[in-house]
Amino acid sequence: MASLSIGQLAQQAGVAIDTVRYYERNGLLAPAGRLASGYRRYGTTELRRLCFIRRAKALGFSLDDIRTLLTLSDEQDVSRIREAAQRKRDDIERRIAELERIRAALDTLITACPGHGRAEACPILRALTQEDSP
Amino acid sequence: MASLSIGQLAQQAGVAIDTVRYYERNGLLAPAGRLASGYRRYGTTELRRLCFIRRAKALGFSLDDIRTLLTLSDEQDVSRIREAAQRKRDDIERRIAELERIRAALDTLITACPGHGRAEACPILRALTQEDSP
DNA sequence: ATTGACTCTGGACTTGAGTCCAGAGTGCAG
DNA sequence: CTGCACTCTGGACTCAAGTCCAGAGTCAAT
Repeated sequence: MASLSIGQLAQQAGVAIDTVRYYERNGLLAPAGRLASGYRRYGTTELRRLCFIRRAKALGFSLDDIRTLLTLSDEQDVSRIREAAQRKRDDIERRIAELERIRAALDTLITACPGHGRAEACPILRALTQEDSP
Repeated sequence: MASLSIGQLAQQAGVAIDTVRYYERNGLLAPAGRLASGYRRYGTTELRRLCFIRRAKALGFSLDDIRTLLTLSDEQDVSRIREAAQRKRDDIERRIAELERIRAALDTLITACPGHGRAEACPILRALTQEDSP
């Protein structure tokens, strides 16, 4: 046990086989050990690393971010990991604020739109067609 | 006046020249009128339409959405415009909820991380390295 | 030994919304 | 008339994160 084919690894980590090879090509996973046949072989270390990547992605980190995180975690650099997490949190906060701004604008327009009648009465069209605000 | 070169149009609408040509190629703007030289000429109609596109993009609509909106606004179909706006609002709401979930998770991790010391004490690393939850 | 499932490679393709380019032709101020 | 800024075209390129492919080789169960 604890020796996995690429298919088993991918399945256990919940990613596609191509994704595993893609991560290897792009330095997120170290080059895998090989059987005589050339088939890749994996152990639990690689499985854990792959799961790390999947979870970090779910937290909104890009593969580039994750490469950094992996380096930092190898270096045991806790303070820099914390900083990276904070930067990402702030980043996500900004995206939330922007989306909320957009949602509020849409809400205003939708509420004001009668949903029938002449186009001139539709505030959504009017808002999109205003002459002001370059 | 009211006759603009592509550069003037782009500048007044706040987009790049290449973007104007790109929109024309992709059916968001009608093929522009031409001078004898082949230079495109624009009027206020096109400027308004281009601004419409810019504003709709700022509201989170994709160019594909906008193509639909433009068709609907030509058809004066107010009820369907309202529906499109509502769908987009719901879409944005889902994205906000997802980002808030991520932010909460990051907040938990950051709060618990001492920011120094051994890696084993860092909950961010621990969370990303857990063996549970495939 | 045969089958069917698996794996290998390098490279091309995808999506969305542009951006950049070379090489040629134009417009206009001084 | 010179020079510089502008515009034209078709096509290639960018970004991220994969996904798909053909053609060849391999593994494991029957």
